[in-house]
Parts: sequence; structure tokens; C-alpha cells
Amino acid sequence: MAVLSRLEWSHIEVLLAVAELGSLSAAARRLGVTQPTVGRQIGAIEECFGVELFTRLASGMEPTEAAMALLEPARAMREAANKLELTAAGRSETAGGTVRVTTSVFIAHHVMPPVFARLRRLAPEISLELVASDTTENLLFREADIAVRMFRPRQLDVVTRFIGEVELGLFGAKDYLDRAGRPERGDDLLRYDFVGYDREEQLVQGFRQAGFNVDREFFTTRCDNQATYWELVRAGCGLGFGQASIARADPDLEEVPLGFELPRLPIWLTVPDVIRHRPAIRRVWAVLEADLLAIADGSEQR
Amino acid sequence: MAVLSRLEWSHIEVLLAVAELGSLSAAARRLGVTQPTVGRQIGAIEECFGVELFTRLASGMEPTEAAMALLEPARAMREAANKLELTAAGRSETAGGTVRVTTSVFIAHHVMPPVFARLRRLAPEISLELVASDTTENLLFREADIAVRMFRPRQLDVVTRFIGEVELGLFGAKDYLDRAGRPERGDDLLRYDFVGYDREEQLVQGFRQAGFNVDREFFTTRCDNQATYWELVRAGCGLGFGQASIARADPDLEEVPLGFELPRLPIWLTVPDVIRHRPAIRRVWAVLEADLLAIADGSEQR
DNA sequence: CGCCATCCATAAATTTATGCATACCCAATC
DNA sequence: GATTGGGTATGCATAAATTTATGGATGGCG
Repeated sequence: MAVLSRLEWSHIEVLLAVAELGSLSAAARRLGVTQPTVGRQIGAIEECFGVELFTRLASGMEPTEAAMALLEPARAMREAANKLELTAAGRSETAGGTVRVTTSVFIAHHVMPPVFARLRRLAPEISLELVASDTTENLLFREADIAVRMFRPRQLDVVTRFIGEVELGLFGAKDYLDRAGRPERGDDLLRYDFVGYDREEQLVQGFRQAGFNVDREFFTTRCDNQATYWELVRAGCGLGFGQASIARADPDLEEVPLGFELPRLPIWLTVPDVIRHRPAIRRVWAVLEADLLAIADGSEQR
Repeated sequence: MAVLSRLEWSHIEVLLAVAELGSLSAAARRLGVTQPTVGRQIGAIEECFGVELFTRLASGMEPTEAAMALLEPARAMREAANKLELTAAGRSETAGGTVRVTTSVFIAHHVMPPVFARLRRLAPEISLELVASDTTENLLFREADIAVRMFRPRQLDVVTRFIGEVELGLFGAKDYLDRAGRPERGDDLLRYDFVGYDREEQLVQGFRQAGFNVDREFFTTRCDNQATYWELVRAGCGLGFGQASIARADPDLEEVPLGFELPRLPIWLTVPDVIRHRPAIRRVWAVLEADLLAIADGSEQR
């Protein structure tokens, strides 16, 4: 027996995401679920209303007129939901202490520095420690309190929260590209200079997985400080990898089309079950959550 | 592993219901789910926010200060959701035809007449037929298009929608009670005159189940028209049963405490799967839904 | 003071929804 | 015209939620 259930409020959030992003897959990424799930939920809404809300195109989902009419109240709902969430967050008590955050080396370099800067400003009473490590066991051994991971931890006794995904890209200074020339189709990217990391192996491994046999020395300029790394790229020392959303907004930089696909980085926050209620932990968690949400793709919602 | 998931919008609806009705059970009745479900969802919200939202009393759930602070944005969400639902409903095409609605005899007498009146006014292009019958198979044999039932149908190939519950009560005119005297504790209610139905047996059976051995003649005044029935009660012909929410608002009437509990009437809308997309059906369904929602308990939401 | 109704919390059983893998479609590109 | 990359739809095993069925606790009422 089919049940034509009352429209669930959660479904409206899904409707919004699909309408705004134009595809089930993109909406699924924003919401941290899979594409079939989003598809089925959209189907349920159309079923419930008896109206076609999207026309299925090869390029994605195009909202019909009916769907457009629903957008305004849906956005009003989101606004109210945000307000509610903020109100709730404001009710949690605050207190000092030290919070240790662990992330992969890559995330520590590429994502965390500006986040930590804002965290210092927003919660000066809390001391921070950043543990850059690719070991995943830190939380269990209590070497850190909160982990930012690029996968969903499967351990017991931890609490996780999906944040979103960060899109990476390859960028170079306009200056440099003027000198070295823009890449032609089929061109060999290896002829360019690359800015790399000194101690970190991830970039090297990434290149090797893509079929380019390079070693650490391949990167003609190396630096372990992310802020400096980025300045080296902007100064024209060579091509470098960074967050696409940030780099694209930089007028001095130009995106370089890659021959292969860079993985998107999903972000998961994790905290051990037993300590997550401590006020300082809650506070850091809340700020991390907000900042990372703003960084992750699909954050145009606010 | 525990997942501290993003707050789901549906949960806010639950929060609202519990805060407004003051108990898990009442909220569950309004939402058409069971009490443990509501309890767990409230738990999940508190978990997510890290704040106690309700103090558990024996008499129910009392909202804490934190919960009160969330009420205003939550109501804003509900308002937006209502607007969205109305917008969506307005998008369905309209067309004439005849729609047959079947209900139990009891519902046909007690609930439907004013609903049908409004339905006539709102959709004059649709002819209506009311089939009062306690047989549950009408839909299968296609004797009717839409059924209003006091239970959730379990057949295949039909679509159902929970509406809410109607509370019944025993009432008498102030006039009449002045004459006959108010009942004392332990008093025998049978000494009063009762207004009953002529052809309907449900009231008789109800009395028998409550331990009073009465027959049809016990009802000193009888009438098969619900509107007239009610006027007879208001005129002081005796005590009569009716919708509590309506009767309590009537200054001429007084509620008479009963020695036993009257069952609440849950309301389910049902339509066969294959015809529910026909415009006239959709239209009648939408009006029935709106009207019955307004009648059912817990409708103070609008 | 015991009875009874109402309420919440908890434990098994079942329904429901989700994720994964895969097939398929279309457009752009070489 | 094959290939690649992005999208959507579907079948099935699994995980998650709900229902159902209990028990315990409290307050009203005779």
C-alpha cells in the first residue's frame, strides 16, 4: 500500500538544493547523500504534489515553472532554519581550555590556516593545537580532540558530521603563463615548473597515480608553509594546486586545464563521543563547522 | 558509530508539536506517528544541539527556556511550509466531473456535512456524492472514489494520508441541564434523555460496550440528519454526542462528564492508486484534506 | 488508600529508506 | 564515429528508522 504522506520538511531542503544547483548529483554532494537518494526524494515530492517539478535533461534537472513558484517560500524556510540553528548554538555555554585538532597533512596545508586564524579571533579564550598527521588513530589514542578527515571515519564511539567537498584545481600566475605559454591541447604539462611541498608526499603520489613518474625533485620550488606556498604560485614560480573557489576569485591567477581529474576532497568532522559535550570542544566544533561549510562547495546557500 | 548529523528540518516540526501540545503522545497523535518515535526524535535534537529542550515531568514535557527561544523561528518555518504547500496545491489543474466520497455512517453524520457544504462552495463545477456505509470494500469495487476512514486501510493499490483525530464529547443544553439537574458523581447517566440516531447502531453499540444495556428505544429523540440532530440537542431535547472542539465553543451547551472514555476518531483519507491523478479527484482530495485538518485536533497550528 | 488513566522509557520485530554498483543516455571532442 | 565525461534511472543487499508490545512512575478521584 502506498502512503501519500504529508510533505516532509526535509524534502523541501532537497528541492531547494536541486533547484539551485541544477543537478541531482550536485545537490547530493551538498547534502552529503548519494544521487539516487536525492532522485527518489524528488520523485516523492512530485508524487505528493502531483506536479512535475523538473524536466530531466542530459545536462541535469531544469526546474519547471511550478518548481520556481515554490522557491521563495522554500528559501524563507531555510532562512528560518538558519536562524533557529544560530539561536540554538548561542545557547551552549562557553569555557576556555586547550583543544587539539588533527587533520591530514594535506588539509592542514591547504585548508586549515585561515580557519585557525578566524578561530583564534572568534574564540581567543581557547588554546589551539594543530596536529598534522596522516595517521587515522589519533582520536582513539587521544592525541587530538577533533579530527578533520577526508573520509568518513568508521570507528565506534566517535561522532561525525559531513561538511561538504572542496574542489581543487591547478593554477598559475598570469605573469608566469605569459612567459611559459598557455598549454595547448595534448600538451605535456610536465614541461612547466611546479611548486611543491618539501616533506609532503601526497602531490608526488597523485602525479604517479595519474601516470606521471615524478619524484620530489620534480617540483622546482618547494615550501611547507601553505600561505607561503600560495604566494610562490602567485609570484610566478610555477604552477600549483589550491582550492578552486578561492583561486578563481584571484585576478592574478589563471586556471590550467588538467589532463586528468583531481579528486574532490570530502570533509568530515569527527569527535570522540565522550568529550564532545565539553564546552570548549563544542565551541571549536561549531566554528570549524561554520568555516568549513563556507569553504566547501555548495556553500552559496547563505 | 554515532553520527552527529545536520539538524533535519523534519525534526523542527516535531519540536514545535511537542512544545505546543506539551506531551510526546499528543504530538505523536497530531503528526500521525507513535509516541516512541517522537521521543527519540526529540532526543536526537537535544543531542544535536547539546541543550536540554524539555524537562520530563509525569504530566508531560515542559519546554525549557532554550526551547522557547527556538519557537519563533520554528513557527516561521511552519508558516513558510504552509505557504509552499498552498502554492503547490494551486498548481494542480481543475476540471469538472462527479466524485463519490464514502465514509462510515458515523463520520457521515458527525463530520462530513459542513465539509461538503464548503466543498460545494469551493468547487461548484464538481458534482458530489456521499456514500455512507460501514463496508470497507467500496474503493475496491469502485463504488466510491475517495474514502474517509477511521482506520488506516491496509489494502494494496490505494494511497492514504493521515489527517488527525477528532475528539468526541457528550453535551447538553444549559436549559435542559437546568431542568434535569447536573449529574453528581456516581450519578446514573441513564436517567437523562438522550438524542440518538434512527437507523444507525453505532451509538447503541457504544453504550453496550461501556456496560449499559440499552436498545434503540432508549434514545427518546431520534433523527438521522446530523445538522438537525445537533439542533435537537441545542434545543434541550436531551444529551447528545458531538465534536468536542465545536461543541465547547457553543455558549448554549455544556459538556457532561462521562463515566467512560469516548474513543478518539483518527481520520485517514484514501484514494485508489489508479485514479488519484484525475484533476477532479485531486481537487476534492485537496479540499477534504484542508477541511478535515482544520477539524481534527491539533489544528491550532494555523 | 487503592484504582485507573496518562505519561515516558525501553526492547524486539518489521517496515522503510539508504548506499552501492551498474546500466544507460546525451553532448562535446578528437 | 568512437571516446570521454557528466548526467539520470534501477536492482539489490544492508543499515536505519518506525511500529508494536511492554514496564515503571506519577497524579487525579472515588
